[in-house]
Amino acid sequence: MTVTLADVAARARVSPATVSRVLNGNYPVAASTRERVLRAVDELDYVLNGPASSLAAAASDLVGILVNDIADPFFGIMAGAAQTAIGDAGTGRAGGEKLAVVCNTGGSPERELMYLTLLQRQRAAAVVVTGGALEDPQHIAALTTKLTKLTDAGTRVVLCGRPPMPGDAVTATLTFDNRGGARRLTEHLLSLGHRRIGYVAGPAERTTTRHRLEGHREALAAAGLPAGPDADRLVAHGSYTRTSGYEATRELLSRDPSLTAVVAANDTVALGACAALREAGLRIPDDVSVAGFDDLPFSLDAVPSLTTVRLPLHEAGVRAGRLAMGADAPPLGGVATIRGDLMLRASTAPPRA
Amino acid sequence: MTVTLADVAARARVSPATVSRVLNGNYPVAASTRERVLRAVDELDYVLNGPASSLAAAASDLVGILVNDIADPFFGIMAGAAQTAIGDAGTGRAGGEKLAVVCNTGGSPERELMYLTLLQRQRAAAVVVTGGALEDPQHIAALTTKLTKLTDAGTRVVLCGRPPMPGDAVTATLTFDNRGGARRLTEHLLSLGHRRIGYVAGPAERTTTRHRLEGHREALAAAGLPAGPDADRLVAHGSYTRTSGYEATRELLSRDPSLTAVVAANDTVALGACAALREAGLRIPDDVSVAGFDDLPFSLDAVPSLTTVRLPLHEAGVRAGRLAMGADAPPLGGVATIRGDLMLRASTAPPRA
DNA sequence: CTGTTAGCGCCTTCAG
DNA sequence: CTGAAGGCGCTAACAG
Repeated sequence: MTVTLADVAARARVSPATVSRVLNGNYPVAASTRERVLRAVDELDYVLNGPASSLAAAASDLVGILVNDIADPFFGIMAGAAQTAIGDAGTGRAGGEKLAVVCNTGGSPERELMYLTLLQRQRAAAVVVTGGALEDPQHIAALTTKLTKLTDAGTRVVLCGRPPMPGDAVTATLTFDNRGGARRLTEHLLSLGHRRIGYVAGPAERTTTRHRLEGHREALAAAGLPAGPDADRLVAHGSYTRTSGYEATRELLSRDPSLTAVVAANDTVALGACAALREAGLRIPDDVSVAGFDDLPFSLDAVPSLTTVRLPLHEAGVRAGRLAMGADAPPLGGVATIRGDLMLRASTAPPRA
Repeated sequence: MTVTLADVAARARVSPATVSRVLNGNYPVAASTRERVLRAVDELDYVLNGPASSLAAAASDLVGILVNDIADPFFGIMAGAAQTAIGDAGTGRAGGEKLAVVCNTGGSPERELMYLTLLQRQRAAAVVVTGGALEDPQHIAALTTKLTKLTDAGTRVVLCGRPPMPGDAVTATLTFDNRGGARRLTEHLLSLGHRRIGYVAGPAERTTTRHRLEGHREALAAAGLPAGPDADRLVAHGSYTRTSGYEATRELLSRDPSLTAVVAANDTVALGACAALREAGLRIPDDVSVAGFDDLPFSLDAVPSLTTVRLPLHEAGVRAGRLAMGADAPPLGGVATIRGDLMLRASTAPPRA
């Protein structure tokens, strides 16, 4: 029923081995022979059997990209960029293409491990893991073990927008300077004269959350503002969603109505914060300044446009994709840190006199 | 070096076939034997060889989800929902899991076909194709052929948020009522008293664009407004991006400064339209009303909140996922039409007197 | 319930 | 440059 390589060989009057060689293009074949084979392929409408091919070659052309939330453009942009970089690299021959696929973990550690196992099962050529990591030691251990096994099996493992991992579980790491970005953002607010700054943090157990919060606190400390429980009253945790930003901001407002600025865990959360402030009758930035993080496309369109820290998500994704393909060499030491740029826009201003 | 099923069999002192049976769970095995095998699997840290398994079984557990733009939440939401539905259905046994992966075509017909070929190569269990289709007859023909081949090979093919295809190239189709939604939206504007309504359309060659525009025109015609070149002056085409909405709106404004409303191809475009209007010193909705389509999460947070047509993207994605798994039966006739709900919010109001 | 026996379709030495 | 042969690791009838 289904056409096999042998059928093509018969039609082209060559051996199966020859067909295989022209299909993979990694072995000299006479032009006329190639021609004949290609024609037979076309006439028979032959499609390579991936599993058989992967089994025999002990390798596959599958590349997995893991994301925490596919509906969040933060991940969508990185994943899309990586996928493009991977797909484009395989230009030319029929065999050169890689199947770059994205897997949505939904932030669940179990699903993260499950996908990695599935990818391992498929003998994936590479895996790109994006986004902040969970800080649970048990999960980190399990993840390290799993990634080490993948690496040992010859799968390239690239971390993108994620903190480095100990040991050599990983081929290359691109990590965002969340701490530094957050610090500069809060410094900006301080320089405008703000002193009572609320902070809407992300989920407590994620590295991204912790690093950004630490950067914020560093800036406060450097400005000589008091730390401790009193300052902690101005920090509220939630998830990376608009709703969470809304609720956390209401909470902060109730704890301290004299707030003059709110820094959000990311742009999406910042949008929720804006909604809560507006609802409370406060104007942005006249009454309260707001800042986000990431610089997602909509931040520019927010009203007022959002001051934020720009992360080069697209560039990072492309770079991760190239690393995954083995097209680029890993950075020295295996880790490259990517800085965020402060984008000063209309949502921040000096506090009321 | 790498652990195989035979190694596990040896350690558990059973035959390879038995190991295979407990792993796949689709055959009776004595509890004690199963126990022993599972222990051996654990001790040896065995991972099934996917390609070998797929080859022998002539089937794989890969499910592909094709999207036009992974960075657009419109697709992210559907894809995430589908992926969840697919992943969750495989709960329980070790073998039940499906590898649901999303493939980003970037709207390119070549990449769409390429991914389908790759998926065909992998003998994918199912394919979900999301989003509007290109109207190019040549591409439609190629696509139909390819999908028919997939279907014939036993791959379930589900269309989600896409118009039906002729013949039985496809297992099931979930299509959005773009035309009806657009008609109701424009009717709403008309009922408010608007008569000079600009329309910022999407890319001309996409079905989504055409259907929404047709709905808009139906409403105008029903209200007795003139059609023809004069009315066409109020329509501008662009891509589904914020920038495009911005530019097209400026263009419309220059063609007719007396516009009292702008309907956008989707919410993202509407955001760009708002920016252009504000920049022109026009207030929304006081001077000009604006409406979008899709009801993406940010629409609620826009200022003013956006009147739009709500498409149940999540529900559609879940349903598509279940159809792809074969968990649900296809709708009668193979096609289900999904309606959009009008969301009346703050961006629309009666025109100035 | 469990073992034995054949391949699944392709790649890859090894000869020629 | 091309052909022949063996096996990749697993599953699916068959027997028992």
